[in-house]
Amino acid sequence: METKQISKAVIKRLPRYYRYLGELMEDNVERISSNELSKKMHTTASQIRQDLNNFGGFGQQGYGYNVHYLYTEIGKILGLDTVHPMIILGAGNLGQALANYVDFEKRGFRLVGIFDVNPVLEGIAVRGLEIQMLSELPFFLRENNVEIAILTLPKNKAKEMADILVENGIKAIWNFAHLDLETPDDVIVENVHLSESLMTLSYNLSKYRQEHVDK
Amino acid sequence: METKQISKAVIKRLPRYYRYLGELMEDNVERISSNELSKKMHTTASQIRQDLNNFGGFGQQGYGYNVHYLYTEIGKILGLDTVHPMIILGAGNLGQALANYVDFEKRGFRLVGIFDVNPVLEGIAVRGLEIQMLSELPFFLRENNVEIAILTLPKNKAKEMADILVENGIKAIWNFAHLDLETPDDVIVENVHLSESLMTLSYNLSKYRQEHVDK
DNA sequence: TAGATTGTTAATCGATTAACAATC
DNA sequence: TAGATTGTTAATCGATTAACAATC
Repeated sequence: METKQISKAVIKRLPRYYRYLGELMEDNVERISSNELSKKMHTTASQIRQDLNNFGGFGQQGYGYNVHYLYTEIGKILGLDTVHPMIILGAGNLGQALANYVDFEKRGFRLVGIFDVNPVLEGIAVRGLEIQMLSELPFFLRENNVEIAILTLPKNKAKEMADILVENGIKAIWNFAHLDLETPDDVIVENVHLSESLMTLSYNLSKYRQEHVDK
Repeated sequence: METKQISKAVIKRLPRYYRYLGELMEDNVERISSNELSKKMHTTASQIRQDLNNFGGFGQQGYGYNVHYLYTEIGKILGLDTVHPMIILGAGNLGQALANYVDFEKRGFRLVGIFDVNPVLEGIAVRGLEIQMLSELPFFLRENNVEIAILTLPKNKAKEMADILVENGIKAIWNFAHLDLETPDDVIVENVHLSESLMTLSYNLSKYRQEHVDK
């Protein structure tokens, strides 16, 4: 299968295009030019055209882009036209918060299981799913079709569970634990390191303070 | 105040260095060379040295870097040596999850208030703080020193509250709402767009499937 | 047809990697 | 001193922006 390599930077921007196009649809905007869109998004028209042309020609000279069409096409590129069964490992605050994210379901991300180590939580329903014990995970994975595992466990538990997930054929992990998972090349890991995001904010705040010494 | 411009890419990497150095300290490692560290972190020694030298010379020829010293210095650069009072706007699942993140407190991020619109939540304690009504926010901001506001409200409410935050002098917003806030230049916004992260994962999964057509 | 705007090539800019002299 | 490894300059690579011919 041929693969024109598309840069990570481009891919990170796709969901944002998707979001803006969705909003345009809500506002009943039918067509938009790269120039208009670039102004809305605070980017350049050139970048938008370059980005999109990685995936094909979605526009029309003299017209621009049809909002609905482009939205649908980007959706397909992002894989939002198929259902993705997911499980959550870690039914703490964060796990439960993610379980209750209505938006995900809308985009084809379907929660099919939620697990924890804490026996106190066993059987408690979250979004219609009873929390199961992590010990049942390997069995569950064999019996059910699961695509994405969401890891909201503490560090050491997360490391251990990642191995079990890989052994049982999981190919995509959304990792919220504060460590870099060591997984085979064919396993896709997307990290959300919240504390690192907060530190970036803190850096920018400190820098700003230094530049505008306010004392 | 002079400002040697440091690229965003470098800054995004700092918290990761900080994390690895912290782990090295836990393992009682006293010194490390850029080469050793690069192997652990799956990056290049050159990049590590370049990154660090944006902020000063923290190493020593023939020796490498003192782990504890470098850890402390990066901590200072990230502003982790001072206390940052924070408030959470939105006491839903995500807001409560963030409130309970113990790690933040450890790094100087101190939660001083938590707010919501829902009257049902009023007075309920989260991590020792009683949930207050958002209507009390302007008063609270005038009476208390708050640095960072964490926005975990739904889209439209978030937009409205961002304006109130700005009006009351908040200079840093950690935004979890699914929109790009329009704020003045002197207000720092760090976005965490969870659904966009998940879409990136979905894209990579779909791409992988296409490349290894398994049917 | 004329005007608008894309798709795409070329130019520029920035970030990463390589190399090496300085120095502990 | 010799060996190791930094700090820093130079070379390469990749991503963004500009320009423009193609075309709706």
